[in-house]
Amino acid sequence: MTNQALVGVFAALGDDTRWSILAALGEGDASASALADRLPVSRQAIAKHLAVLQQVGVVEPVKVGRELRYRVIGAQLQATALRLDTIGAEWDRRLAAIKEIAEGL
Amino acid sequence: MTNQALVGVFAALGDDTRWSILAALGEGDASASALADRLPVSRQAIAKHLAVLQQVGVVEPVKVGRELRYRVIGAQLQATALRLDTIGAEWDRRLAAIKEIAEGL
DNA sequence: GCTATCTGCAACTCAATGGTTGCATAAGGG
DNA sequence: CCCTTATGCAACCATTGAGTTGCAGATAGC
Repeated sequence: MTNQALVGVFAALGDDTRWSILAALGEGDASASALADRLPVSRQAIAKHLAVLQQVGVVEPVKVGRELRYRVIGAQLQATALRLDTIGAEWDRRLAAIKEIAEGL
Repeated sequence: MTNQALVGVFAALGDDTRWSILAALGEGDASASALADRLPVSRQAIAKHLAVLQQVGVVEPVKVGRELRYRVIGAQLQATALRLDTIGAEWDRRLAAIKEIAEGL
């Protein structure tokens, strides 16, 4: 996963409606139409959100009959989390190093 | 950290310029003015980004003389990462459970 | 104390995006 | 086979947000 892709995932996850969609998908795979029944936004709006989520690899489409359901890819969320954790740890490591230097070790 | 705050952090991290700022802060704490010298955006734009980052707790201000430097809080990044990992793991756990059911265990 | 510099506030522009409605198209199932 | 239902595409609107410039105010240091 490139850095650019990482930022893309964060941008995709930085929207309330998309989290509503993800939450709804937690109940099981669903199509844009099905999600539109449960959420207070139009099917087209949901379709756009799903396209965004799919593009960053958080969700993937599954054809079932004539409907196109979407499934959340937990592994992608975890991969993103791992990257973020590593970055955060790096910063703390640096802080600790600076502290040691400051303390004259 | 509330769910709302979590989404806020993602939104804050979903911007290239803000990552440029974070990267620059990796070289050491710096003020908006100092950052404006290194990055191709105005001081005011950077100040706005820093305000966003501060609001979600990714960065904190440190007064040094008459300048206001900013420091990255790695722990906040790690806390966010942990939340995201947990969510991702939950999804995979559910998928595994469904798979087991499907396989007639 | 003066001055240079750093911060803060306000107004403005422009592009991106979340949302809508409307229509066209495709394809499953009775 | 037809009708129902699901998806796809396009145009459009409103809001947000990233970026800018300009000016005012505070303050550290010489």
